[in-house]
Amino acid sequence: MRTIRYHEIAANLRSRVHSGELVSGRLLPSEAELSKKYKVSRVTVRRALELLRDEGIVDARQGFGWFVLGGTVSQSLATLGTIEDQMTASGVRSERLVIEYAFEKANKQVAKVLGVDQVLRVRRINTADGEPFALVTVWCPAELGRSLSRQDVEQSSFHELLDRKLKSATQTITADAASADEARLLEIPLSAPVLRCERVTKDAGGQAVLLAQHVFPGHKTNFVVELSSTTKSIAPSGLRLVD
Amino acid sequence: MRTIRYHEIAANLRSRVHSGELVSGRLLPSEAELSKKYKVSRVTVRRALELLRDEGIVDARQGFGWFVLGGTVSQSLATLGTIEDQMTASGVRSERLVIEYAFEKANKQVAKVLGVDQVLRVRRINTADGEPFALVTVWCPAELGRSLSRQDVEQSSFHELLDRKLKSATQTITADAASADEARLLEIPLSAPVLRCERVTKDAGGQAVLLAQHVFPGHKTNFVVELSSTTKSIAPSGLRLVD
DNA sequence: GGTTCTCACTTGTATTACACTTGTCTATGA
DNA sequence: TCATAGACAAGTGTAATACAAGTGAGAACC
Repeated sequence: MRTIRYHEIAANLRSRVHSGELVSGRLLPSEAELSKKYKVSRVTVRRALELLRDEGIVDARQGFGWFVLGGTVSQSLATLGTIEDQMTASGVRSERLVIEYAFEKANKQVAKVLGVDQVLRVRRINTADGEPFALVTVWCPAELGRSLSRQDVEQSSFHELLDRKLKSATQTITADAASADEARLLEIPLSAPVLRCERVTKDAGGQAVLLAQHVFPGHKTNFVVELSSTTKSIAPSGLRLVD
Repeated sequence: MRTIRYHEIAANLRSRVHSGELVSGRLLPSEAELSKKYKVSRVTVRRALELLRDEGIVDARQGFGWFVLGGTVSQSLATLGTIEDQMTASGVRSERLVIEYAFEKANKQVAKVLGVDQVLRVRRINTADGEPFALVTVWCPAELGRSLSRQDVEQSSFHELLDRKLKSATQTITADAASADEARLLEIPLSAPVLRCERVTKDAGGQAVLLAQHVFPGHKTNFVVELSSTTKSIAPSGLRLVD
């Protein structure tokens, strides 16, 4: 009976992953090693691995290796990432209005964070029930941004568009006075207190892929952090509208 | 099994920090020494340290060295509760100055949160290197407060004094303009932007036992939320001084 | 005593080099 | 169509090295 080798190998690897032998985050043996072990060519091993990649079980980075994906990740980040989702979830009619969309040279600070020179900068206003409640500026490496049309950005969040790449995020929150630009766009007085959140999102390789700055009018918004000693998982945190 | 050296080293250092071998505020060995000790290049040591810096565990000053930041701590609540601890940990001389200490009738809002009528209200100013950086007001049911003298409150944090009872906390962060009182006490201009954090701490039974309001000058402070899928350790979140 | 200078030591940053990995392509059989 | 073999491009982790720049402490000076 003739069977297809790479399906066999894929099945074998799949069971090894599911059995827990290959834990999430762990590196798989290199293609060369697997090829030697199963006594097949590297191409065949690759076919098997690509099959698993399509299933979302493993992923690879060039020059690094194949590794097992953990299931929880994208979800925990998803809850984090989409501030506008939280709005719609709480019954507020939320809209996105893209006011700027430009490929340009990154300024020094942005260049340092993202590690690239050319970036796509998108500026949006988010409205809740017609009133602006957030001014969002997102910087993204131009290379990644090319595949995103202005319409894409208008309709979906960056976290949706770049979904599978995102891995971790650091968010800093601080209070500041609204700049002239911000005051005008958010329809608040000049120098009114605003909540300024800056988030750096990184991919699996630790490379920063997204720099986002959210500016919220202080009197309208609240950042909530829930901390429970029982749950070790990342505390769910989110933005909340205040009345 | 293939592992990546700098992840190994980072894990090693992380555990040494958590075990208390490397106390908070302490200087780590220099990169050169670590490089010799682990028999890897300085670059590799750096990458490990930078990993830890991203996690908020350590930080470095050029020409000075790497030092442990604060509250590694197995109790996730401890890291949360003791903002002043984080200050001392990062090498800042932090002092507590109690300016008000009174048993009184709770106002409507406080009464609703704590579910009691009589409360102990304590107001403190926290200083960092002599300058005020936080104005803290704590409300606590009078019943619990009776066992706490003014001196207790001055010397220790509420989280230390009520330690074992605390179980979970909800923290809301918002931007606001400084009131006259706050501006005077924090030595900032009237209506300057401040970060206002309100935390409700509950005990094991779900009963609210502490209501705390922290007010930070916006230009001096930063709230950092780290969300990482790779680190199993407690997501370090905390307040960070900015320069 | 107080100020400035110097020097050892630290981190920050940039190179080059090398081994090893995945990504991709072509050619050859079964 | 499937598998093999080989070759090359490109990315990654580590090493070794060099230099810039900040820090702290003590020496030297006024």
